[in-house]
Amino acid sequence: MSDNKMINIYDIAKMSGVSIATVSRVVNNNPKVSEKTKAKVMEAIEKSGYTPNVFAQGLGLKSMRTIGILVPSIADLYMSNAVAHIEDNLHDAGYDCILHCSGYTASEKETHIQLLLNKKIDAIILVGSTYAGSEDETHNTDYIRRAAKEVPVFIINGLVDGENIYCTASNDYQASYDVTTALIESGRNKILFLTDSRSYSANQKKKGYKQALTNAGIPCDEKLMVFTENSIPTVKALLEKDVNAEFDSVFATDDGMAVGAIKYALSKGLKIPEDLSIVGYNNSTLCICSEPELSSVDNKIEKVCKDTCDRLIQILKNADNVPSQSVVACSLVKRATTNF
Amino acid sequence: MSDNKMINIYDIAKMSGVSIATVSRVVNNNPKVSEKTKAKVMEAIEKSGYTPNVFAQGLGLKSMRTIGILVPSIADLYMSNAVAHIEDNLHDAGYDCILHCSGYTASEKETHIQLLLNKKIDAIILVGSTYAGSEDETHNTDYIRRAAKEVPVFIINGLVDGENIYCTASNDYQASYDVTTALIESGRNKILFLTDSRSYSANQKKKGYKQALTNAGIPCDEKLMVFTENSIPTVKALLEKDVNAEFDSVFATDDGMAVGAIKYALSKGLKIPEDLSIVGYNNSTLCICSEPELSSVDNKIEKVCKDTCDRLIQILKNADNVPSQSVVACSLVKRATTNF
DNA sequence: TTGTAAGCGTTATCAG
DNA sequence: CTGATAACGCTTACAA
Repeated sequence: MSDNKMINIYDIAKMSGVSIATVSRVVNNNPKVSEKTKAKVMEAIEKSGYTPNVFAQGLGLKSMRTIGILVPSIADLYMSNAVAHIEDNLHDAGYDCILHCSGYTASEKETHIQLLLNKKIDAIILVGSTYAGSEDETHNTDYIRRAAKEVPVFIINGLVDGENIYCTASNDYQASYDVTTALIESGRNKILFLTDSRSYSANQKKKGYKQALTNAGIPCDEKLMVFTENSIPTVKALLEKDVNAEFDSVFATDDGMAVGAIKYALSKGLKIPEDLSIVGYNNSTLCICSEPELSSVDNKIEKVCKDTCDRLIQILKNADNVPSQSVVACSLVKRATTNF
Repeated sequence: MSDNKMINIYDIAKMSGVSIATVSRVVNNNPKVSEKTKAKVMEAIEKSGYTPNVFAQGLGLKSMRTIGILVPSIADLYMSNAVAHIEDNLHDAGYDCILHCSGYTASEKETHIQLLLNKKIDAIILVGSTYAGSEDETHNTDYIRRAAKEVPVFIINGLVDGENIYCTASNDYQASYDVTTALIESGRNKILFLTDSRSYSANQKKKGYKQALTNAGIPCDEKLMVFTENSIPTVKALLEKDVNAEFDSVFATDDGMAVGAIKYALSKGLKIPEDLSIVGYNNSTLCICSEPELSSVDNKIEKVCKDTCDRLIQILKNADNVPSQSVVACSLVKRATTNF
C-alpha cells in the first residue's frame, strides 16, 4: 500500500529555510522564536500537512501526554460509562487515552498493566473494583504497587494502599448499610442479598448489609446471601427454584440482578413492593426500563471519574497535597419497587 | 517519582556477554541464534525484567501491531459491545488496540482520525454508521478516503466506497423492510417510525420502512416519521403530546426509543400488542428488561465484528481477494410486543 | 534568536 | 552464527 515516505522535520526545515531545531521549537511552542520565522515554519507545516512522528518524540521524551486506561470488560454498562467520562475529562485536559481490556483473571491483569507500562504512558487508571482484589487474598494487589513504582496509578472504585497510588471509590459500604436499614425499617427482615462479584466493592456492600442486619438485631442467614451471575434470566430462574429460604425483599449489587428479581415476582404474581421490595445498584438505564421501575443506588460514577481525573491532572502537574484516597457518597434513587 | 533509568538492550548485551544485535535477534525470535546464546540472553532478560522500548521499536519499524479503533461514544451500548468484540478478536490475533472517542461532529472525527494515524497504527476501525455520513452530504466521507491512503480503513455498519476501505454492515434495509411488512401483514397501517440519527444505517432503515409501505400501497405520512432523542422519558413524553397523527404501531431504530413507546402505552392504558405493536432495534438488554418484553431486530453485532476483524487480519497478511464490502443479515427476535 | 550535534533504544545491513 | 554500525525522527544542551 501507499508507502509514501512520510514527510519529516528535515523537509520542513528545508522548505522554510531554517534548521530542524527551529522547526522543533515551533512545533513545541517554544517562546524563543521570532514571529517571523515562526510564521514561515507554520506555513510550511500547514501546506505539507506535517505531523511529528510520535515514536521519535517518545524516544527521548519523558511524557507522551497519554494515559493508560485498564478495564476488565468494556461491554459492562458501568465500565463503559466510566470510560466515557474519563476519556472526556482527560481529553479536555490535553491527554490522549489508550484503552486495554484485561479480563478478570490475575494473570491477564498483570500482563495488560505491563503492556500499558511499556507505552510510556504518564499514568494508569484502573477502572473497577476487581483490580482491588478480594477479601481473602491479601497479597494480590502487589502488582499494583509494582506498577506504581513506574507511574502514578489511579483506581476507580477500589481502595488500595501504597506509594503513588490514588483511589476514588463510592461509599458502597454506607449505601448498602442505608438501603438495608431502610428495608428493615419498612418492615422487611428476610432480605435476599444478590451479588455477582467478590471484588473490593462487592465486599463493601456485603459488609454494609451485614452490619445493618446486626445493628437491627437480625441474624445473618447465609442462605440469604447468594452469589450468582449478573443476568436477568439467570436470576429469575434462580429465585424460582434454587433459593432455599424465604425472602420478603431483594437487594442486588447490580441492576441486572434486581431486574431478574422483578421478573421473578411478576411470574409468581407477587406484588411489588408489597410482597417483594427490590433495590438495585448502579442506577442504570435498566431502572427506568423495567416495570415497575426499579429503585436503585446511584453510585455517582460521573463524580468519581471527575475526581479521579482532577487528581490525576494535579499529580502530573507535580502539585502537592493531593489526597491519596477519596470517597464519594452514593444516593438512593427511589422508584416503584420500594415503599419508602 | 521513580525516574529509574530504564534498563535497555545494551544492559542485556553486557549482562549476557553478547552484542546488542544478538539480543535484538533473541527478542524478535530470529531463528539464526544458537540455542546456547539464546538461553544466556533469555536468562539476562528474565532476571532483569527487560522489555524493549516501544518507541525505539516504532521509530524504524513499519508495523507496531496496533489497531486504532474510533468510536463516537463508548457510553453507547451498541458501540461498547462492538468494541468489546473487536478488542477480543484482535487481541487473540496478537494486535494491540488503541481506542479514541471522537464525538459526532465532522471536525472531531477528522481530528481523531489524524491523531490515530500519527501513532503508526496498522489499520483503523471506524465503529458506527455515523462515520459513513448522511444521505444529503455526498462529499463528507472524503476524510475517510484520505485516511485510507495511509492505512486500511474498516467501517463497522456503514458502506463507503474507496480504495483500501473495507466495510461490514448489517442489512438494515432488509430488516427494516421485513419488520414493516410484518407489521402491515398483521393488520397495521399507521406505523410510527422513530429514529435518533441520520447516519448511513438510519437512512437504510428509513428506506426499508418506506419501501415496505409503498409496496403495500400505503402512503408514507411524513408525520409518522419522527426524529427524536434515544431516551425513554423523552420518547414517552413525545408520544403523549407531540405526535400529530394516529398510530397503531411503533418501529424504532433503537431499543431505547421503543421502550419509551412501551412506557407511553402503559401510561395510556393501551394494550400491547393489540392496541399498539412495538418493535425495537439492536436486541439489547433493554428488550428482556422491559415489560412486556420487546421484540427487536438483532443486528448481529458480534458477527459483524468478527467479519471485520477476520478481513483486517487477512489484509495485514497481504492476502488477495479480500472482499471490500460484506453484508450480514439481521433477524427479528419476537417477544411480547408483537403478535407475529 | 538560531544552528550544530549529541543522544534516545531499537532494527537491519553488512562483514566476518 | 555473531558483531559493528548506520539509520529512524525528534529534543535539547551548548555554541554562535
